Amino acid sequence: MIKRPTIADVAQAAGVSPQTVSRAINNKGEISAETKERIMEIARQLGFRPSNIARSLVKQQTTTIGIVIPDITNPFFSEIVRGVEDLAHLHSYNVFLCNTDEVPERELSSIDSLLEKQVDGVILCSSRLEEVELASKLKEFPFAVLINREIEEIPEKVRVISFDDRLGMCMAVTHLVQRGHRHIAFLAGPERSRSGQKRLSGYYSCLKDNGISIDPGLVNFCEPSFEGGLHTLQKLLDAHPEVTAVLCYNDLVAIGAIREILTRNLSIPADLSVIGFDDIPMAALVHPPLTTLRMPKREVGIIAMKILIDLVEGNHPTEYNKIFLPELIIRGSTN
Amino acid sequence: MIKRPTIADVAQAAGVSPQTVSRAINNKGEISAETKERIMEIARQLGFRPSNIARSLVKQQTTTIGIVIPDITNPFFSEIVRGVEDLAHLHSYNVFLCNTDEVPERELSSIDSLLEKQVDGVILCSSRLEEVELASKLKEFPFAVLINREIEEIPEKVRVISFDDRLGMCMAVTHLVQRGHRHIAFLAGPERSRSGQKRLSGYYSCLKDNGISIDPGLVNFCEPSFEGGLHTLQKLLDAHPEVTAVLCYNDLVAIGAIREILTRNLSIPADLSVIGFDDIPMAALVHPPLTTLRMPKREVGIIAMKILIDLVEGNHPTEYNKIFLPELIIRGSTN
DNA sequence: CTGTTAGCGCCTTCAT
DNA sequence: ATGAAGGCGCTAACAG
Repeated sequence: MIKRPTIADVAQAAGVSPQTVSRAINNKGEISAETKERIMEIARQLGFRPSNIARSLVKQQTTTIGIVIPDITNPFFSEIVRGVEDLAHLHSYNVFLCNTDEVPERELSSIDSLLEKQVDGVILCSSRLEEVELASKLKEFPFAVLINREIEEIPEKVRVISFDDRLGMCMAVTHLVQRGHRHIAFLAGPERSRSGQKRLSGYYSCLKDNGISIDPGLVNFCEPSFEGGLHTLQKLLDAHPEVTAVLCYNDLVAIGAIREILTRNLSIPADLSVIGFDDIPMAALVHPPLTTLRMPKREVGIIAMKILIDLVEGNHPTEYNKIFLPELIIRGSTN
Repeated sequence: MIKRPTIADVAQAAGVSPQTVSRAINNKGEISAETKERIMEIARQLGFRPSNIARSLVKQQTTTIGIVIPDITNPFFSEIVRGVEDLAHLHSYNVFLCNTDEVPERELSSIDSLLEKQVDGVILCSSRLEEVELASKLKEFPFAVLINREIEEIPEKVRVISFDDRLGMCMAVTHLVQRGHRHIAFLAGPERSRSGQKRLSGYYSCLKDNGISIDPGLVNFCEPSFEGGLHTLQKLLDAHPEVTAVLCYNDLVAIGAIREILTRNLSIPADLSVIGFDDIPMAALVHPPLTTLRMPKREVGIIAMKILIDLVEGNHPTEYNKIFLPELIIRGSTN
């Protein structure tokens, strides 16, 4: 490979000092328009590109951020990442992407690599780190935004963005109760999932608020997948044929539930209503189209990045520890 | 923020020279085991982290690569990216993610930012740049891998990975012909899509090989979306009721086609067979489950990254300009 | 408006 | 086995 030209090469070719070239390429005012023109032209001819690496070393700023998520193939996270990258690109930041598969070791090593790369900030989604470990890593970053993960003490340079899972669940329950449902099952996802726990608590409290007696047998934990929804509903319906509506931990579980219901030659929503969570693209395309709670995923990504940029660039972030509200999208799977 | 400790700080605390610390953290042999131990312990206490920025400036290597794709929310690309990041992480590389939305200006500015960040290499997916522009940018990277995009002259430091779209289409056509279909429609996707063109040419040549007369009216271009499939098939079926099978540009188009067919109270596959392309996760979950051509997306990502690492690290890459073959996944939408 | 000096944190090279 | 000098490409700070 041919060595890329440096600022010094341009300077020599233009017969000026390196500093003058620096001023030209950085649009600093203190330079005559014509020398600047001339230098830029020479730089172009030489194919000069400023080295962000060298610049970063001096400024101790990399215009780079990291985003850490469980899995980019999960549409929930890819939407968030898209929002993040859109705003990053608009502000000339670059984004390091790290997948963790919810494996704490991989999350830790990814975080360490971002630290060594000296990112200006990091966005952590659904972190599975323990409280102490998380707090300790957070300290090492200049700034951080947490999405979908609470911590006990929020350091000054950290912001937290979350979804109001309890409210979302309550909107779903209310929707069903208003339509006359009294036996509402809940396929609750993995038992240790934090958002699952919040949704479960919303389920219980909202049923209570509506004066509906609680039957713990109507709640089943399950894998957060199509198969998880299908198999778990199978067992649940066998044991509880009185059920007329099924709430689901996420859309994939809901789509599995739909399949199980149709397999039994029951009809949706006439015999059984189904509600999902997340509003992934698939939700609108299955048959019947799925009523679900839309989480504003891309918006969350955009806001997270906006906050991070404000933090990095020393502006006063307008947004603090935002809580996003889900929106009930009523489609064909509920009556 | 507290200034992070440098190699010099550790050196001072340990009463040795910076160089010795460097040797310790880099596992160079020329250092006694005990001083190394001692230095590492002190480094740990101080919370020292090597600066990859400074290191990159010296070595002119960043252990960073870039991947440029149209849209991370498209499951086709998120799978590829996942494969790339998995292998990158395994080899301690970090990955810059850039979305282009197929807008050449955004692709160009993303590429420029990667160049300034001095990535060790880049992976370009489905690039929409013109031949000349692409060739010119490619020259600036140390190494590059192209996925799903041909170029006329392949520079020495560039590798090309593609999918055999023609073969895939031929597998689909043959599958249908063997089952007795003679009137096979093709919802061909956007007219300017390169993979669409390859599939179309496969469609024509394979029909010909099977001695089936070609009716250009059975080919309709369409948006590569659910709605595109639905609306285009609507028009096509109105004009050509003799059709008994529908090939689709991708799975989304196929799922739209399925919806249109079911809306007409026709049954699948009894009245009409449908085949998609890509095998996105949704394909297996719709009803009926979609017969489709699986592209080994994650594997492609892994291989692309493997080749890139080999290139960067000066190994002789075992793989050259690989062509991946699709696999026909037969499910319920064909008889 | 332009140039000079120094240093960002680390590694390469050569000495000791 | 350890240390000293120099430089990677750039910009901040100061001088002129």
